Amino acid sequence: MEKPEKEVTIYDIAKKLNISAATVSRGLKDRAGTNKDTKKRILDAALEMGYQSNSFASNLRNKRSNIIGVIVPKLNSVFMSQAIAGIEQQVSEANLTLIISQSLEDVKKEVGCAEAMYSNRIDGLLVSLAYESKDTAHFESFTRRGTPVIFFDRISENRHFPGIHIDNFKAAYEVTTHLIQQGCKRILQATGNQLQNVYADRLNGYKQALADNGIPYDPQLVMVTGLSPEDGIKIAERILLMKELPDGIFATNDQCAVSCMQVLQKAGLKIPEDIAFAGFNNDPLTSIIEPNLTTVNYKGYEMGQVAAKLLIERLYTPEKRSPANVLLGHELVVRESSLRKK
Amino acid sequence: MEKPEKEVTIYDIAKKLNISAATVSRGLKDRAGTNKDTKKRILDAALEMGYQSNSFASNLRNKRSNIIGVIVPKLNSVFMSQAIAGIEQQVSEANLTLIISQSLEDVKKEVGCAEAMYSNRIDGLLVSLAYESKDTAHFESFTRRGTPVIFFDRISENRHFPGIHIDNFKAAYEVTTHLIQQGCKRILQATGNQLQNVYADRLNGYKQALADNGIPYDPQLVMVTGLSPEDGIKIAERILLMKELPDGIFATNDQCAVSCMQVLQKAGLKIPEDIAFAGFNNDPLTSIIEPNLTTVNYKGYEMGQVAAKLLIERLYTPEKRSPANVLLGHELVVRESSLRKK
DNA sequence: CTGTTAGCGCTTTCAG
DNA sequence: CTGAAAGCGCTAACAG
Repeated sequence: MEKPEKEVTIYDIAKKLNISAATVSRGLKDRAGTNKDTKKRILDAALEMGYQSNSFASNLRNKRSNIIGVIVPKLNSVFMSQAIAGIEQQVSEANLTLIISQSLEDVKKEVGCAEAMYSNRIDGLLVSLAYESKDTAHFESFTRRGTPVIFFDRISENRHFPGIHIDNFKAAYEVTTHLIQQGCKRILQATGNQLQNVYADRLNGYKQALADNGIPYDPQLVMVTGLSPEDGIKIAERILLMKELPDGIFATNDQCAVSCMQVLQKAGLKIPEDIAFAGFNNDPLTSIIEPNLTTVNYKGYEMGQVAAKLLIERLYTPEKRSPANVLLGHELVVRESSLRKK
Repeated sequence: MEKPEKEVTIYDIAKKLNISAATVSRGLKDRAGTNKDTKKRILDAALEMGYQSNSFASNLRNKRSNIIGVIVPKLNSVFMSQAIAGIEQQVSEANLTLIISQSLEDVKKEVGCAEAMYSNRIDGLLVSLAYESKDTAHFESFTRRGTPVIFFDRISENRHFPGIHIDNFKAAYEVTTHLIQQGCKRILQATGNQLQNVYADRLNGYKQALADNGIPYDPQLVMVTGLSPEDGIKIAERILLMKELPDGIFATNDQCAVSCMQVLQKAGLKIPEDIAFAGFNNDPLTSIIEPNLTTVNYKGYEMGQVAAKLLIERLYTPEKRSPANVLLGHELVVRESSLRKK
């Protein structure tokens, strides 16, 4: 009873209506020059017979897949799931298909994902790079074929590809300046892999703010980790062992900041009195934890939408456009964790 | 300079090596019966010429896409992003491609997603239903074609399709019983659309626990909403207007529970003394909020993996197997929000 | 072990 | 406005 029935093709429709497959093909699209009447008959028959166009055949013929690929380091992070939701929204609105894979922060896997996407003949690619991805040679093949590739958040330094990102330097500069204004003189930054633009920029913004305020930069006060909640705990433990405690902590990721802060609180430190705190991302956690965490708001959903929109635009107007980066806004969200009432 | 170069096909390789395309095709796979030597020459040439198999052509020929489709209500929820990460992990391990779309809780969009998936000739489909999806007729076409469809979390009542889920009835029964044991006598349940198995089962589990403990069921104490954080606020406002306050609140979603709890706390109520609280899902928020929220732990990543694994299994062994539901474990996580020290 | 042939389902000239 | 025919790139018989 469950035999994989024969597919309904345009030939079946053609036969039934005693017309040619070519006409059916035309009728199903809005091709110029098709009798209104036959068109209606075709559409009716298609509906009745349960016809569904075979996208392989049509893609093969058209050399166009209508598929957008996305490669991200990790699907299950607050930021990424927001970004992907934004991408999906745009892609489905444009009647395109979305294929997704994750590199799990592994460069080898990233290369594999790219190859799979290439075989799938995607029409465009959105990428947020894995931790250690410096080289972007594995995306050059797309360019050679004329397939647009756009990076977002974790972008490529290769100016050949456009990237959507926020001004991480400026955001970090603002956070650090704010902490200094609250009286902090010994600010620790917990950040991530310096191969990534986002973390390198955040470190530089921090350094610049220190310099501009006459505070010497102390490399001892920079901790580079994976920024996971577990890393936050480790960072707190290391801090508790320091001879001289910092009076401000700027963790470039909220989840890491929150777990770090909790350990320090349990150890008896008062936030923000003993140590002022700031994170990055405006994770929902930040407005639940006590005291609420100062952070940088940075809309993933919107970034996904913008990236997808730009990509889709290039799909339809492939005329050579100089690749340019797009800078999205961000905002410093000041909350109690860094506010020292004077 | 960026002309979309001609694709390299097996014919190009064949011509170069003076052999037939069929041999090249065989050589590229591990088809039985191919000269080791020619195979090596083929692989070398392919690599050198930058050949990438065209999956449309091969899919068209094979009537097999190696694509798994996923339709979920919303990509950007903690649970869903976990589940999707688990699915992706399994799918990519099996060397399949994943296409994803979201129904945004809209039945019409869900139908559209299903049609798009159908056109894309996916080999298997994973679905978590939209809020109002009762009817699953739009998935019957897959069955007719022999494409396996498996539901997860928000499953179908149609026993024709297998579903992966947890025992929502039992979990709710446990939560409610726990609240009763803590001395609650007037427990409010905030839950979601009763068309969905997950929420209907949670309500039934709650009712059963009341009955088993001799507490009369009061329909006034059941509030059905979308369970968003905003809904949590509204629920709190409605509670504050009640003549007689509940002494326990069981919200079937953590985010909703958290925002509800915050409003009540701001109104001066003590948790758990005045009102004991429990949520559902074990969202990271629950162990940040004060007091920590009692909840039900329920692993999205694992559910995604199990669903994908089962689907992939059926792909390769399409022999008729009676569809059966798979029940995954859950655990009651008791925290301070419901613990009344006696 | 390898070549020939046919065709998956669709689109698109080119003629009518 | 419609039909005939060719071909996108690959693979599975079927012969050799």
